Amino acid sequence: MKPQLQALLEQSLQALKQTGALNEGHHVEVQLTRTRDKAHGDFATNLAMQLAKPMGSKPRDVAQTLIDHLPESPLVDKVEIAGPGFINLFISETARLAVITQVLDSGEAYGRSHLGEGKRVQVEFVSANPTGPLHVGHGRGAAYGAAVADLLETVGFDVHREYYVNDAGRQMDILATSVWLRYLERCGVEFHFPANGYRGDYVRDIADTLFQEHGNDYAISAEVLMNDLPADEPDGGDKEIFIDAMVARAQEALGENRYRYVFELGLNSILDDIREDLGEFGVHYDTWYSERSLTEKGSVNRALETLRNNGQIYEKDGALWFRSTEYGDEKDRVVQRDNGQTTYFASDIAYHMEKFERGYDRVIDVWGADHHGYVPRVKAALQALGQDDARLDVLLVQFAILYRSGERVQMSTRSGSFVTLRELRDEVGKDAARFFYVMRRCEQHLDFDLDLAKSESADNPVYYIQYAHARVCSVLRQMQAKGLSHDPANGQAHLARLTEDHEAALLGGLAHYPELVEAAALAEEPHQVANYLRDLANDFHTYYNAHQFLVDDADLRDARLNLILAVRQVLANGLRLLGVSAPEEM
RNA sequence: GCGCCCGUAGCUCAACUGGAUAGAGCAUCGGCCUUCUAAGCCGAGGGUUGCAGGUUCGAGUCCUGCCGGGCGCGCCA
Repeated sequence: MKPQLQALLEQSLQALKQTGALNEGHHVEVQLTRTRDKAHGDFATNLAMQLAKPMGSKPRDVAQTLIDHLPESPLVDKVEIAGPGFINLFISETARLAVITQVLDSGEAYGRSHLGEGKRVQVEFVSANPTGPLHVGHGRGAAYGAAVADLLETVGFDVHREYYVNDAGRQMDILATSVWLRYLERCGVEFHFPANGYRGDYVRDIADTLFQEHGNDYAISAEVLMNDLPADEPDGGDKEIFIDAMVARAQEALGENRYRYVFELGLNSILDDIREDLGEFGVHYDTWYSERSLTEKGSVNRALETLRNNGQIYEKDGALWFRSTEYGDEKDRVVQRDNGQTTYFASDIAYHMEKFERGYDRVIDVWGADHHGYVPRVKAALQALGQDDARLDVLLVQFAILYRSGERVQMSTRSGSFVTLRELRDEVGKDAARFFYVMRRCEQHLDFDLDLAKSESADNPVYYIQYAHARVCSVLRQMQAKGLSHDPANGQAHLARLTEDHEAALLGGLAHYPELVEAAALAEEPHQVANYLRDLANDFHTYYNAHQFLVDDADLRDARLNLILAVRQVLANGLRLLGVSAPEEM
């Protein structure tokens, strides 16, 4: 609907240019919006106000000229000038009713478009370190990233979903060492577990697997284990120094192959868990991209080499630094430590270089908001590599704060007292979790009310929306129980019987859906879909309560059934976008 | 201290990215069950959009300065 109307206004604009009233070269975007107030018609444009200055006349006069040149169209009933110079368009009844047929004919495809022109977009999200299970913080990134990816796909982008696996680096060594130490405990070796080791139960589970596979083969005595190690934190030492020494001890005691085996066991166990967790959350990826592979195929060195050749690398205090300040960063950043190891940032440079080399038109990173300080340096690196950093969009997701019985649920990652995504799913279910996570704008802190998410009441927006869908199904069941049937063709022939205000509201809502999906996709704001669905569900419930659908008059009945089937379809399409199921009964 | 994000109804949030009289849901108050699901509906009250300037036909939205909250500021990942 909206594109056709926009085209009409474009034609009027062209006519103005031909008459010379408007300069031929003057470019103006036709902004057409749905009105809030029905007295202002269905759509309004501010075109006349935009043109008043360049045309040197009053907005309302410009509006009249535009209307004079507006082509006749069966879509439009009436055009009015209002307020300071708005042009209000009133849609014809036929055009208004046509949406039902469009929805029913298009089915699942209603709301899809070719706006993206098949442009390739990569969306990288979650990318949590595989050092433990996902927690509720990751859940928001997962739900949000998945919804953004689905939205972009729906409007015609070629979307590639990717998870960046941090399978290299110190944290992974600490994990492998933690697994091995738990394994030693299992073998009966007695010692104090490092203050900075990973303490979660899942580490013990992996250690048990190691024990089942290899018995005592990987064990050493406590004396050998602790020989010459520095003091750990509880003994007045430094926990960081201690854990590094412990990692070195594990590597020397196990030797390369066996250390690698433990390392892989830990990595794969956790990665499998994350994959399963996200899969059950309805979040799927095209690629799980290994950080280690970047080093192995020489991409990290190649990226650093390129930067060096561009004169953007220098040496200081034994380390290699990237001149990110040349590109607006606050300070220069180390890419290679004095011990020869490249930093996490170096991998990130290489990773983003590869993303761009893979030829995406757009690259989207979904990060936790606590990483916002890294945006300038990554963009700086891309610029220094000669890439257009505007192609990279970093979306920052704020924290989710859980509330139970009105109390904030306290969480601490290190002590292991955090709520996992899996626990959250078990408690409130996939649908509620997916929906609640994307209810708010991503840069907004999210208060996640567990009690509300669990409640089977209309206060819970997920239930409210799902119930609207189920209710349509219920009406169809009632229809059969009453021995009635539905004739869609007859309904279509009598759509003009839909004259109630409630019906008009629903028609408007249905027609709005494709525009909403486009807006939500372009703004990367799935919460718009969530709000829309609640409104549509509300309009439906209101309608349901005000009018009987299964009336005796077959023409009216068929028409109403067509309408509510269209509503059901749009509810289902919207819910699917958010990864929420559309149940047939509740 | 510096940087980024956020301040909208009692609470949680919207506001089609600069449009017309700032809207929903909770909560509060008043009504509604012999009906396709009351797991619901109808109605009412509630606002100096943190404060002060500025930009223009027009500002919750843009710019500046304050005030308050969150996050970040490692040769960690």
